Amino acid sequence: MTTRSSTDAARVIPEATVARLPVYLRALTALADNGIRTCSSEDLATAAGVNSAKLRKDLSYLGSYGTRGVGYDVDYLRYQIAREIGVTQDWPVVIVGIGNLGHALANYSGFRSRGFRVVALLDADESVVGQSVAGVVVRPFRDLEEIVREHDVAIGVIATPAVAAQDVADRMVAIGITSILNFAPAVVAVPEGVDVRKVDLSIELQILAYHEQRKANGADAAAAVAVETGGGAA
Amino acid sequence: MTTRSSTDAARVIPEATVARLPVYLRALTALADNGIRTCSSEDLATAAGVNSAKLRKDLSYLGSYGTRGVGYDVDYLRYQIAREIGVTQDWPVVIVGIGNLGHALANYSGFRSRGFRVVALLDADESVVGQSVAGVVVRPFRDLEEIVREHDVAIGVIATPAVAAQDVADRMVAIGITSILNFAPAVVAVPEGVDVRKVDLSIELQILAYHEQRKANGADAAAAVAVETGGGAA
DNA sequence: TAGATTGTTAATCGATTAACAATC
DNA sequence: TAGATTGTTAATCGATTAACAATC
Repeated sequence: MTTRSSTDAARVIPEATVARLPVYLRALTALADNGIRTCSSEDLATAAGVNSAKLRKDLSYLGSYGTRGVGYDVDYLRYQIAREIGVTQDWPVVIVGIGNLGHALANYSGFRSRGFRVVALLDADESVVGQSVAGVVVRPFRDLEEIVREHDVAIGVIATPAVAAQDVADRMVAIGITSILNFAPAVVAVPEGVDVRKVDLSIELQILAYHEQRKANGADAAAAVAVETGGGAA
Repeated sequence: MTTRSSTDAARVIPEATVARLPVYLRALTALADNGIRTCSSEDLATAAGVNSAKLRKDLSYLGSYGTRGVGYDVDYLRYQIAREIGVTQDWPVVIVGIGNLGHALANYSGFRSRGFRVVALLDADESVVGQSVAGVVVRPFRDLEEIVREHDVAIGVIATPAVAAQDVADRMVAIGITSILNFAPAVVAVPEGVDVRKVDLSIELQILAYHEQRKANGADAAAAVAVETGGGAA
């Protein structure tokens, strides 16, 4: 049985911090790959793309893993963050929906090296079943329960068309999956206790478009002011 | 020249709201597809997966597009949100890096219907150049500047390996692209005024893993307490 | 008019940041 | 010891939420 030390009970890590821990982990791995053994909060913050005050505040929720006047031991901090996230062991994952995106996900080498193991690819379409993708044979969706039980899968990835997403999520939840990463462009409803994270390509682009449009309007507005006041570039 | 009405100047839409507008837009489209002409904030909130107070607060930043006692006209609200985001016209987009993910992105039909048009696929690898993907011939990366100028591209998508991401971003910025969607598992640094959004598959999975681990620990802790106190399921 | 639902207020909550005492 | 850098404090900022007056 897993036990937690008495100090763990006090730790409540803010959600915003949790979302940045994997970013720090990746930055530390990059530093280690470059042969860097020690880094300051400033170094790591730069590598992770945040400011150093935020980084130190985030790390303070995990414990005191640095040395004042010196900085952080890269490997030690990396291990502590990996342990906190829970990726010191591999998590078995199933991917449902082996279309273009499912293919790309199945072939993504980053899963394996970052704490995940794709144990099965599933598709409801019989013409896809039996194909070999990334060295794994696609199995029929109806095998989900058997696979989840066999490998004790807790995390499911949905890469189906939007219309199928809710049905797939319902089935996953019924079988005991409690974490879902949803790539389908649809909102899926799940019961309390199940986590869903959503990745949506066109939503990300639309957020960029909004800011892009404001930049264009801002430039126009500035130009208009320049014309009105007779001003111009220096 | 684009002009803005005097009321627009007062509008500063919070970033959290901006990120949800595309979700509302998608939910409204789904309602319209189901033949629904009018909806309450409660209806739309459910479809979008948020609570109705948040939805009304978000919409209030755009203006007063509802009718008290009645609700919102689906098509009208949809148009107003699309206009606010800036997706009533198409945005030309280039995708750089036509590996597995680039293929999937090129084939993603959701771009076209949601305000984006993929005008070019680029890759630095000569063995990929010339291939036809989603009906578009892949061109060499060095053609980026020509394509950006020809189509007035403002948004670039990076789907290259991590090592190439910063170089591609630098080139995009040098040529005048001011919004970047980065799928490469690397932090890219850009100057002030350039927006970068990052989509990272393994980071999303790691966030799920963290919560999954806590669920497991929580269950263990509860079980331990049950054992200690002699308690059990009712 | 009565019922329904919006748009807004105000309170609460959570996240960010600068500054600095602690300490290596 | 002197210099460097962490871990923490406290102030600020932004986001969420419930409640309800406005009004269709």
